[in-house]
Amino acid sequence: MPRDYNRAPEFMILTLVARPPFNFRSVVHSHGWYQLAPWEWDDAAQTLSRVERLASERVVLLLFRAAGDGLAVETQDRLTLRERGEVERKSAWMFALEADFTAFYARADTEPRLAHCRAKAYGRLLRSSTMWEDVVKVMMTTNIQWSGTQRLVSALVQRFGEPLPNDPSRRAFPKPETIAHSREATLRKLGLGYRAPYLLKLARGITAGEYDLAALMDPSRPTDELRRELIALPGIGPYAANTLLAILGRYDYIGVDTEAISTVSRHFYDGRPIGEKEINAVFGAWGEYKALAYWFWDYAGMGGDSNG
DNA sequence: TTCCAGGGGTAGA
DNA sequence: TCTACCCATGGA
Repeated sequence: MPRDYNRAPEFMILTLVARPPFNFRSVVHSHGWYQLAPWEWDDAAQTLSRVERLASERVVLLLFRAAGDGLAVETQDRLTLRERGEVERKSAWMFALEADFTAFYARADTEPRLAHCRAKAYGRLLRSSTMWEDVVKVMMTTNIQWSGTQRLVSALVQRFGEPLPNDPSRRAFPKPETIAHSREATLRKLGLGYRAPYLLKLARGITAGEYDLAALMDPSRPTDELRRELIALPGIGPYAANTLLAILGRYDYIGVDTEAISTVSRHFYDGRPIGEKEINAVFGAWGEYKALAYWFWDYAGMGGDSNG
């Protein structure tokens, strides 16, 4: 979508290689994140964009599109070498370009309800540029309907996010420091309700150096250690921790929420009331791929999309 | 109006 | 480790 800028745009296009198989659209639609600010999906153009604040304090618009078997990242500004490196690093993280699903596909091929995963390159879950953003977003999915999550995240971005210089209607995801300096009453007024003190404690804890969310991105750390660390965060319990582990590329635990319970109950237990135990009984055999099996299971039995 | 949502924290057993 | 209870807000 063309926008008016005061000066002639100096577009820069970065093309990033992904480990095959890779499917841009599959990553974008892997879960609901593309519907949350500052992400914006343009279905007609098949592009995903977001405002990103760089370490240099510069706020830029990033536009992502499919490029062959990889990813193209377009910016309207001329980046310094350092900024360009940051954009490449963050983009690779957000789209999990390096992720390797070879072993998962080998097993999925033997299960008719998962055999579509290889062809559609299912597995990658769209991530935010920082764990801070993903932790906040998962926190905003707790005990609330999806439309409410969209509203809360949008309110946080609009209220605390840094605006794009040439288009202040679009903003980056707020820094922890900005939230940390706000008040609980302000957050409650945005509609966060009882989540307000959790978010405030998280933001202030990060600012004080009490929590190091970036350390969760370390692939060499054991999953259970990360899980303990996640659950220790304010407002993050078993469901949120398991969901965040999947975002981190660790699929040993299923984020059991009311949606998971109703889906699994409907398809495996004839609609009768179940709990976490029954969900794990269904997918337990998938071991380190439990969350992938649950998430990309073809519940309709059509060999098509299982997620919206 | 009532119920409950892509749950978490806490107290008490 | 498990259960009961409370939590704010908005949608259905």
